[in-house]
Amino acid sequence: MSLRYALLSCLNESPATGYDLTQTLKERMGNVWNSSHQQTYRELSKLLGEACVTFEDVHQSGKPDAKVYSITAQGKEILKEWVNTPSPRPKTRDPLLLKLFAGEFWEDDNALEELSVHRNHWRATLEKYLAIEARYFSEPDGLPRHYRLQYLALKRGIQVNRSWLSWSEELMDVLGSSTKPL
Amino acid sequence: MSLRYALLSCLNESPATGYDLTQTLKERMGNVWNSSHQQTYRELSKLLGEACVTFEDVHQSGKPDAKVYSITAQGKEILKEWVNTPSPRPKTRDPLLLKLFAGEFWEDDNALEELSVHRNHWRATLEKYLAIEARYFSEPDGLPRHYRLQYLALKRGIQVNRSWLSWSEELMDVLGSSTKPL
DNA sequence: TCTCAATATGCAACTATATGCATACTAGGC
DNA sequence: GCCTAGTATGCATATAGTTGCATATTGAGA
Repeated sequence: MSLRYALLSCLNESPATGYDLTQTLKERMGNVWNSSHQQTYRELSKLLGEACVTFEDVHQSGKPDAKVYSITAQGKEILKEWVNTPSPRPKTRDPLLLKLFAGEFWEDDNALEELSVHRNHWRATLEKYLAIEARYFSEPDGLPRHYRLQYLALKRGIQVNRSWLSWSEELMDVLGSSTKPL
Repeated sequence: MSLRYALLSCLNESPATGYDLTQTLKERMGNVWNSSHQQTYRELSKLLGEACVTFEDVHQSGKPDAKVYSITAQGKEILKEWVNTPSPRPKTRDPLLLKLFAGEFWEDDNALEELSVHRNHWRATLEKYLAIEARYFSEPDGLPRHYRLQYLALKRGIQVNRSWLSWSEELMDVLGSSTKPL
């Protein structure tokens, strides 16, 4: 149950609405923690009940009212406690890899089509992260610890997407080699 | 809900008990699909109800009775259907990366200690996979498609663990650099 | 004017997964 | 003779996450 800590980490950087938080988790922190807006709002209510966040109603012209949430001292406290407690590694569950174990039933056409969708996704994500890197981390040497750590999370995202892309090329070769000769 | 397809894929290779299946998911398929034994047994009951598997009671001397499950034609049918239907990519949720976003609160000592546990895990897993590779895939050229696909799943596991190890070295440098000067 | 997309919020029901507990048998070490 | 580890099975409860639905405002475009 780390969603709450993801939200608190974001709020620790700056106040935000539930909507903002959902966007951040999907975009900048896409390779770190994901949640739907429904989950985000539910968790925010809980955090509010535990006095880990507060909110302020903000009237906006041109948009419906927004609840802007901020982290409280109590929130920082439980975030700090969580960060300094070891977390178990998440268990891998990947349907794509699983399909390789039932590869006997997987038809090349379907496999290649599915792969191409995934590859587009990996390519787009990689480019997104590279753009963030170019924009914010072009000179990483002088960065304070705080940002160097965030940069490492980004680098991990870059590494992961690159490795999926190169791995999937190998997979395409295997899938292609049985159809090509025909 | 791909657990059932993980179980069916295993049973498609050979009949097995719930215990065997749990072991396989933890070991050989550790980087593909994980489940607890409780989950495995529950899913097996469901699959039994849907006639996707059958079982045979096997009396063993020296061990309690075992239910050895096998896949049915019906089971192969739904497995085939699933394999040929595109799956969405799983959403990333990684507490370790999340901690980097709250890095301000993370004390170097705690961070390095947690990392060292993870690194031992990655090293052990990598060696396990390399051993499987050496044993079963030392000559990958002549392999039939079926095994080449399984080999790719293994290669992915090797790649992932290697990249965690190299990535975490960078993280250790960042964490170490603030304590070293003292 | 009507519809669509984006912003902004949230409930309810359902599914999936995790956690804690429970049982039973055997081999082997102390 | 007792305890532990490994094999083998399973239920009950709790938590986390998904999916479907619902609402409201505004600006832009057809």
